Amino acid sequence: MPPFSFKLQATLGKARAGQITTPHGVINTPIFMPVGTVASVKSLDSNDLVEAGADIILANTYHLGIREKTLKALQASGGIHDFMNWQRPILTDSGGFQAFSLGSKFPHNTRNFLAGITDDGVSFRSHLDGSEHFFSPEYSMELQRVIGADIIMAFDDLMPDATNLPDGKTSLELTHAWAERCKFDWEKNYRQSQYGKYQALFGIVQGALHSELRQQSAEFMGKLGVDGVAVGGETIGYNTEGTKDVMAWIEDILPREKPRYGMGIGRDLSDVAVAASLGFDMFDCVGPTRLARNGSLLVGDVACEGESFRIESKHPRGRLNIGRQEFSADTRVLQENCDCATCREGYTRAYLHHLYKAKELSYFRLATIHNVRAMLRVSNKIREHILANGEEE
RNA sequence: CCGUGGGUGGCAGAACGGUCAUGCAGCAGUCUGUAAAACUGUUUCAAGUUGGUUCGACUCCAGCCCCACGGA
Repeated sequence: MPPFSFKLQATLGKARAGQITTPHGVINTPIFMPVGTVASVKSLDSNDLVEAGADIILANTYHLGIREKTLKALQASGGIHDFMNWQRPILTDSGGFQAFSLGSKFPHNTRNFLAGITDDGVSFRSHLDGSEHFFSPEYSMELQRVIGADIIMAFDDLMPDATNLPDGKTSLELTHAWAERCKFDWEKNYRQSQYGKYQALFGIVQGALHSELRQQSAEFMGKLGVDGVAVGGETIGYNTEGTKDVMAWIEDILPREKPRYGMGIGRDLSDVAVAASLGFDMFDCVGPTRLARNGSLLVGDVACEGESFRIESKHPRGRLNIGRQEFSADTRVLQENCDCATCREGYTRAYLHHLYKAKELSYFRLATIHNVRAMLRVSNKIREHILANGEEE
């Protein structure tokens, strides 16, 4: 069996159902990937994640990389899977997003206050202690080999949507050059982690809202010779219409036989429907876990008809804000017929409201379990629908 | 009973002879490849009490009530 493979099983319109095989098991797509930045999907343990049906989770190279002791312990454990006691697939982001997200918090000196970008890489100031760190494509790859995920990401330069065409070209050239350097480094190290396991490398399509840049980038990443192609950028996962536009520009250019990863898509249930219908096989977002902690519970389900996946919910945007007064006396189960552990065990809205208002720790787990399962259930249902009604490959 | 200090919104706690304290709570909203158990907005509710001075008093004055500490 190959260490990494993608099998496209069926298509329905642009939507795809497939199967990714990795050294740590199989991923059925389309799938939502819960985010566990610091080797933890906040408030959940591995049992919770297995129970919720998570085939794969994310971790972040920047957050683990700037914690030297953590990294050493992780290394001594034989890699992230054993370190966090999660034996299913893991994907690590390269740290490229942090140059964007850390820098953009400071509009006075956008992108350069905490993050300084040169051709060689990005210098970060740690958000933990202010210490300086430098990430080059090679260093990101090295860290990702130490972490030991099944899928690793190329180090990219995420340009803001507002980037003009000349600056966009410069940024895209950087992303492409860095992707080549990542690939070179990856091959030099036999495409393996420090622990001898195969690591799939994905390239990232950038180009902001310039169709010619996006197409050029899709062409480049499609031919780079890596295992999968991701689509990133400020708009992706943030602006649904923009995400649709970008995908429409590049959809025909992306190789059919490689997995397509929409970076940052999946804030709530409707995003699952959007991501799947656009043909993304994998997508991730901090939304569901963060929304859970902040009181927004994803209550709804998907109705699949033909090529349309529609989210049905009694609540605005499919979100039930559990902190609202109206739920203080609502003794119904959070969501009728929900198959998450929280709902199956019968936890009521009134009780979850109470836990949330009282800032009880158990709230975070119960709420996160529900949101993660809701995302995965919708992903699974769409997959089943594509397999049952789509064209077999 | 004497002395001293003090009574400000649901709670905590400032300033000021005239204009928004503020925080928490409450109520609602927002969440990008996680600097997020975070952030944003916001209603009502004040001056222990009775009088007085003043154009105007939460603020100054007096009586009464209450609280804290010390003393008998």
